Amino acid sequence: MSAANTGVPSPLDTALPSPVPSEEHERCPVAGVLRRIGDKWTVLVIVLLGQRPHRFNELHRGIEGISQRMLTRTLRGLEEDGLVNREVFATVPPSVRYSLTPLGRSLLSPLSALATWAVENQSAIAASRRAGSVRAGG
Amino acid sequence: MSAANTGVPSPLDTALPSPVPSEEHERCPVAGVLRRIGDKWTVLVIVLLGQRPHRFNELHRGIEGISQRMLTRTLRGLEEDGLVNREVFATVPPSVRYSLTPLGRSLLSPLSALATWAVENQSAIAASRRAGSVRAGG
DNA sequence: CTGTATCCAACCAGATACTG
DNA sequence: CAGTATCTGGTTGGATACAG
Repeated sequence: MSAANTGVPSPLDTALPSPVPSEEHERCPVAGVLRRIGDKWTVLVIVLLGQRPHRFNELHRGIEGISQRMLTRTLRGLEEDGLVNREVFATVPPSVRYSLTPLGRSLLSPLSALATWAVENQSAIAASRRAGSVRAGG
Repeated sequence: MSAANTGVPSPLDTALPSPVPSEEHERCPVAGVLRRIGDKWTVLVIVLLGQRPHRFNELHRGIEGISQRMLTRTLRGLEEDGLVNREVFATVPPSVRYSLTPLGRSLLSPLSALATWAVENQSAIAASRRAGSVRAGG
């Protein structure tokens, strides 16, 4: 009962100003962000980098299950959006340090809010999912 | 500068307790939520239902671009997770009313936080993306 | 009005092999 | 250590036709 129809304007309302066609997801910044961080690995990388900078193989080992290819793609995507910084050191062997940019760090707060919600309600969701029939009477 | 390594434990930390294999995304509730609402339409539906209950075709017209199939799938998924309530009225013609459950409404707050971030930073992201080269020197 | 069924294209993601 | 290239399977999403 916080962001519902209490009369207060919500930033969520920017999602649907009107049923205008839209050429992109310009109509809904939230949807854009969700699509960006809603893939399989991105949020894991962000969280890990939110703790401290990591090297490539540190991330690779830390995430467990991600392939080199997907880690690279994920990092490139984050870098392109200015959320992650990439520093190459010409050492032997070479090393690359990934860290969150200020923009990336600023995402941690809203992400944390979502994490809190997820932790508190995951059991409710799981229970509802197990109920299966999706019907009231049960 | 809020959920970073300031010493305070963050709910985001539940994402990576340790590099344990994990059979599912139990290891990271956030990732699970993001995957759920990170698809193309879910957040749009949630936002719309956050304003008020809607009928099927109201949503269909309101979202503009979604197909019947995807709207149904999206609603079914949300219903199965207990985020959306579905009420069938045996009128002529038949009508169905969709609304957010308390659980669904509780998601609006963290979603709103993310929306605020998205609105404030979408231009920065777009700029960084246009920069293209992804290099510091620029 | 509110869906379901089928078919199909595009993208995502994993395995593997190879490179500097 | 830090990637890239290629191939392939699975999933997502859209068009269309059909049904209660």
